[in-house]
Amino acid sequence: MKRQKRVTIREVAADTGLALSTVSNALAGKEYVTEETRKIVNEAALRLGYRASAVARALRMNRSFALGVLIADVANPSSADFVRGVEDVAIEEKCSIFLCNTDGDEERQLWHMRTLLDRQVDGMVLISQHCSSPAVRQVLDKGTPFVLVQRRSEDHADDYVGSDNVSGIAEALRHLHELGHRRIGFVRGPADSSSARERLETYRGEARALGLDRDPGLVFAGDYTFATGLDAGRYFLGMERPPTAVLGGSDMNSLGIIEAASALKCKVPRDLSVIGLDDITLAGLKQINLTTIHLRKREMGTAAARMLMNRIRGGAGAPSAEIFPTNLVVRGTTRPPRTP
Amino acid sequence: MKRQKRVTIREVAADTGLALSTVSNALAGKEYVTEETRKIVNEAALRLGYRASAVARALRMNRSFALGVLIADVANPSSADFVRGVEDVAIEEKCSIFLCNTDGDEERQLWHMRTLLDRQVDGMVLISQHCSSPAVRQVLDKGTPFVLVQRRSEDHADDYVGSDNVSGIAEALRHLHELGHRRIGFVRGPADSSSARERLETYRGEARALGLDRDPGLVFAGDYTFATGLDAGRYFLGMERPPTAVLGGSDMNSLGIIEAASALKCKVPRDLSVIGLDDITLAGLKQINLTTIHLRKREMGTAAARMLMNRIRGGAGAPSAEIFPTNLVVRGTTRPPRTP
DNA sequence: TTGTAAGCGTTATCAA
DNA sequence: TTGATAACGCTTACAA
Repeated sequence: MKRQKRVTIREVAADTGLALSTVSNALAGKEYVTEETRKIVNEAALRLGYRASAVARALRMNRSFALGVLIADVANPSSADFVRGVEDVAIEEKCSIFLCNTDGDEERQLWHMRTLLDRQVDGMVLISQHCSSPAVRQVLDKGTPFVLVQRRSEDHADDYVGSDNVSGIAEALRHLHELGHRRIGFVRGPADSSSARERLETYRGEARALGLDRDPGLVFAGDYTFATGLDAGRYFLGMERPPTAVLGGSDMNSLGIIEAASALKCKVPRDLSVIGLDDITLAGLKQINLTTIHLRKREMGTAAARMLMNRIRGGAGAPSAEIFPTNLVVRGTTRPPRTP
Repeated sequence: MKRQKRVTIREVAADTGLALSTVSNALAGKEYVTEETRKIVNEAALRLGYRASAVARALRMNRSFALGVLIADVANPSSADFVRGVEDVAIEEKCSIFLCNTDGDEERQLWHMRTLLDRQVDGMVLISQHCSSPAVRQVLDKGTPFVLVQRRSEDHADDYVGSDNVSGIAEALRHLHELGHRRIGFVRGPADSSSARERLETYRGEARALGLDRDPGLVFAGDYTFATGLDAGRYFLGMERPPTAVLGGSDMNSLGIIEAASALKCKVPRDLSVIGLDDITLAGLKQINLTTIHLRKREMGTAAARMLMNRIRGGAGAPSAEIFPTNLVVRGTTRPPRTP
């Protein structure tokens, strides 16, 4: 297939006998252009198959109609929904999105961010990304609008979209408490995640409030992966006095915990109750049937994108924060502890 | 945060007292530039925080270092891996990727494709997209390189990356045959999917070769969704003489079938064997434990991207096709049929 | 080896 | 209301 030469606005001008600028104005829908000229131009543009070069336009207007989305890994079942949510509004706004997988690696994230700025994106959505280190801040401070999702910086006031971690964790703990659990394990997420920290604090606070065991050994540090879940499961079940229930840091965590339990002949929920956090697509399957804290990920994606578009349009004013409610979906992995 | 003015090559030139072109040449690493000039330039660029505008560069070079990736929906557990694979090589090549979700809708796909061309992407990867209709062909024929994945057009020779559907389905059927199944249901994918067609043909061929029941009622038409799986499950189990095993068109299909079976008090694999196609991340979980045909999705993504980069670099010659082997992963959803 | 100038395809400014 | 012209920031002949 021969590489076809682009049809430019020049050719439309030549074809119609009008000036470049008139064609541009007509196409842009400027109201002072005669209805007749506009018709001629539109007809010619269509006939010649003219489509404006987004590249030239971006250079001239200093506006690319493109957004960058940074995420650890789209292939992770828990993250793609955010991206989809962003795309939902990008389409409405006739924007395209650059997808950037960072694998949680700061260097990689920085590379992507700088590349996005080189490409003059109109804005960026950072989903669970690093947002506090000097290097990252320096790039963020270049002035391109951005919105943080799920992870925010404590030292900076940024536009932010997150989940109500406090009520989510509190609700989960109360549910377990009501069932009779008093010794509850907790998997904490990355230390530099604000959400992970909030959840940990809530866990501690509620443990005190509800009179649960406050053994520090009940907190297992890791990330949101299945592998961490596996480790956590083995750790908890290997304790001298294992917890009767565990709160995973994510659904993948919890699935790992269940897998580890099953390998150790420990039955969920008979011997151990498990709660997840996320509510991935498959969590509701009969075979999985995971009790979990539901996160409105796609909605959060759209909210973040809208907030971003707002900034891009010049919306000034204080940074805003939008916190989405969570809700506990009680399924089959929680029940009262076995009486010893 | 103030929108900072871009540092341009002009300023680097002014700062160093050199000409624009010299700066450009130095930065581009042209060998005839003195080591000393280069050092001066690099130092100044770094000090001023200069980064070349990818937009201006794209306009001038007619090369954007961006690729478009079209997919039905990244949020679908079975598709994100392809995207990740493409990104793996995009990064190596210092390319960015535009992510486009089409939801399998041709109009949406067309909109995305045209937008990608407006943006002058260097190439596109079409994953299970429409590729035969005149409208789509017209856009494809504009000359921007592209690679088809999983779905190809019969009337056109295009660069293609796919799976060995024939041996995959054949292996699955042989496995079921060996277990003793003779009446095997089959969920067929979209009519305009070449892979779906290939699989159906293989199913029919093998059914004949192995002497299986060839009741046309054993073929259920649908798409790759969980919902189709539910429908298919209800349909098959509602038959006067239900199959003893079913081959889903995808893992999501198969999970739907299992869900439907469970609702009808039919136990898998005791009363019904089920095989999937995909091997999604969670297929291997103890609770799911799905016997399935493994697809090398991430590898296919990287292969497609490499093939594309090759074309972009001007690699002429006949269209190539790369077919990846599949392999049956036998887990817990298949076993001999109950003796009646 | 470095400098000058043209041009990529738009939009914006200003004059006609 | 339309038209001429100057940017936008870069690369690349070609000249010096």
